[in-house]
Amino acid sequence: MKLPSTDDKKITRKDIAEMAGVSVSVVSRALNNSGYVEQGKKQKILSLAKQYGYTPHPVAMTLQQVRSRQILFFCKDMQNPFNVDLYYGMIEAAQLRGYLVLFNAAINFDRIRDIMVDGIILQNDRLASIYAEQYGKNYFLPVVAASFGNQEKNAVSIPIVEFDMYEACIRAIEYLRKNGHRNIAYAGPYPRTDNNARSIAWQNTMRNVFKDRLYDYFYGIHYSELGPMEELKKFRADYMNPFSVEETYFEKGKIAANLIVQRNTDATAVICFNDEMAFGMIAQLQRMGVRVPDDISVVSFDCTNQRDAHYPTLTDIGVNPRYQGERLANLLIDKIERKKIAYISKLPIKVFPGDSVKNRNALV
Amino acid sequence: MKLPSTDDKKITRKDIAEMAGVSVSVVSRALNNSGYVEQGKKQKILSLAKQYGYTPHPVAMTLQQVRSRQILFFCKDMQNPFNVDLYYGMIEAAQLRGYLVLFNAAINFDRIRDIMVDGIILQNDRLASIYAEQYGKNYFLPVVAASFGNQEKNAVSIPIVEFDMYEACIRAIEYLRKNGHRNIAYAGPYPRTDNNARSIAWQNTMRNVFKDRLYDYFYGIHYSELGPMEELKKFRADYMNPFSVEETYFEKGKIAANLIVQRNTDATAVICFNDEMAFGMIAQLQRMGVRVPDDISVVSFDCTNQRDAHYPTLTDIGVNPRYQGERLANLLIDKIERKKIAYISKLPIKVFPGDSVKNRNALV
DNA sequence: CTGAAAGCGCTTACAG
DNA sequence: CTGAAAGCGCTTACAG
Repeated sequence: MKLPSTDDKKITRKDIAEMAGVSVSVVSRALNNSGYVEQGKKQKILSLAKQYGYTPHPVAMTLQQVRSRQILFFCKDMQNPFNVDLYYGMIEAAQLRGYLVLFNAAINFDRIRDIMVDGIILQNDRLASIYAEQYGKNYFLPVVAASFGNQEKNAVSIPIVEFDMYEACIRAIEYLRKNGHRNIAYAGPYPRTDNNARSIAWQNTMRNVFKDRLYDYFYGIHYSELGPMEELKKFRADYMNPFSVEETYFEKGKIAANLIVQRNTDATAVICFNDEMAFGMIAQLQRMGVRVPDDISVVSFDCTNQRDAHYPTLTDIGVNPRYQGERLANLLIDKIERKKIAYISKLPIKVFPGDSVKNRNALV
Repeated sequence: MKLPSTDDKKITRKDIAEMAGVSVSVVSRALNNSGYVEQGKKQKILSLAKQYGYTPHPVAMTLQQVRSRQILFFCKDMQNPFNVDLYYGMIEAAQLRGYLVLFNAAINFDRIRDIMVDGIILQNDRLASIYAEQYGKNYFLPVVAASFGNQEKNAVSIPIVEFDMYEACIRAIEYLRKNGHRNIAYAGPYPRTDNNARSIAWQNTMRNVFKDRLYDYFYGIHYSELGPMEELKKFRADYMNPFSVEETYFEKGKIAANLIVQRNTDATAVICFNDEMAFGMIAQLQRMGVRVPDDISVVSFDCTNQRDAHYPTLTDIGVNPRYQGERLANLLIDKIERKKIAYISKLPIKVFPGDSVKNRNALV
């Protein structure tokens, strides 16, 4: 007997029907366990299917049934452990509802509509806004997005599950103040002209403390040497397209560390954009002999699974990213299944204490 | 005019044909830019398509064309930065050949055949072996796998791109010896009875040095207190199913660090299973006041993108994971497109020096 | 209990 | 240059 190989054609219900001497309808009913089939025939069909290693053709089934029970997480940065956590949260929630979560990190949106899924989860506000702009007119595929509290004009309103970074940053400042810190700096990967909620919250709050020296304490990584207008122009050119730049937060953390040392800051604490950037920053500070938290305290956002694979363990302000992932998956599946949904839901924000903040109250 | 909404049916080529007063064939030709269509009609069709935001139905196209030009990377552990790097390598290579790489980390294989792709890349030897066992009989979907030099009986021979960890471990020992180390320990996540190439290479090489004290220097994390036979039995029960255990290499690294301190080792260096485990181990050693590399040197495998987001920067023996990813994608696409392929290809292994190894030769 | 038929949305060779 | 027809692999209501 010739064994099947890659060169053979895949076996179909029609082939089995011929071998069993019945019609495809009967084969379908037998295989799907639906409708009537004579016992003997059913046995025969099942054993033929097994013998020839029949597997259904998912594309045909999807076309026929209109649903694939698969959803997509579109997110270009899987280096960031926060996104990995989001993804695992989605997988778990979706599995409970019979859905599979595919992931794609392609360089751009070009082929996102080619992926055969019932709906899409976008990783952030900006992607949501671009997606809406690009596809808003033919908006049939259900879409939801993770949000981080950044202002983006969405042509069409995409439902979001929000981790409000403005509030989180306020909480970070409060936490540091409670621990006796007054001069609190900020390190982020974007220029101060960006509409990032974290950066805006810090500027709004710390302007009172630093006055016109505010930006001496702002470690915005891009183009920090340019004036604000120039900075904005350059920024738009290469950043507004979120596909153009690969996010290397580690690198940006290193640059922030270098700036901190160069400027010989009198800040006792830095709020860092996210865990990934904080890891890069702390490692680089340590390389230069700066001790965390003894010389400078660090707080960051996200609370990723990698917090305690670093020393010292980061103090984080965050949500549980897995929970955000679960919420997103359920929101999307609800939308797909035409259930009632809330367009905006906010996640509770918590402080996750680590070892990267020094309590200065103890210092008499 | 009523705007389209999620509740409307998606517009099809048939709808456009009706509006334009032509047949679907003409619409197809116009949209696909193939065959003859009268200029005026073509214009009309294109503008109708635009107006109504027509997008082709990917499922129907795939069914008709037999190819989706999408491939799948199946890998359950995206926490491991090595796999993330593999994935990015695949994306780049695939993009050049017009393919999209989807990713899935589902809990098991159950629905892997439902995903509508032209082929699958499996993340390691064991997955390859299980996949072959489970689906070997109906082997129509092209499959390739990343290999790490571990012995697994593959019922059907799946083409591999290999990072030979046996050789890598020998290289690690050589490197450490060149740097004046003699007592070289090993820390891995699996018991010594596992067929892991790294562990076997270390045992084969270091047995001469440690003699019957060999296992005092083996920080195999599972069941280390059990005898080898008991260990093997328990191990099989919960590990042989690679879906049953979530790989928490960070945690295992922590446990290894605790064992190192507990046993008060006289090893001057540890070879660690992979970067992720090394990160967890080093952080924990630092928490307990052990200095790396001053008190103990560390070498690991993989060479992931996160090496220098930690202090000290890891010394790695590795391949370029992005390159391995590229090779895998190209291998799979070659197979899909029925080109000639090599069933086994080995990657060149290199030493990537960091700051985690002390040169003891300098110590007179 | 069974099978012919229509249909999911698309493509493409072929007769006009 | 055009359109009816067959087909990709499956499902399901319906007449027997």
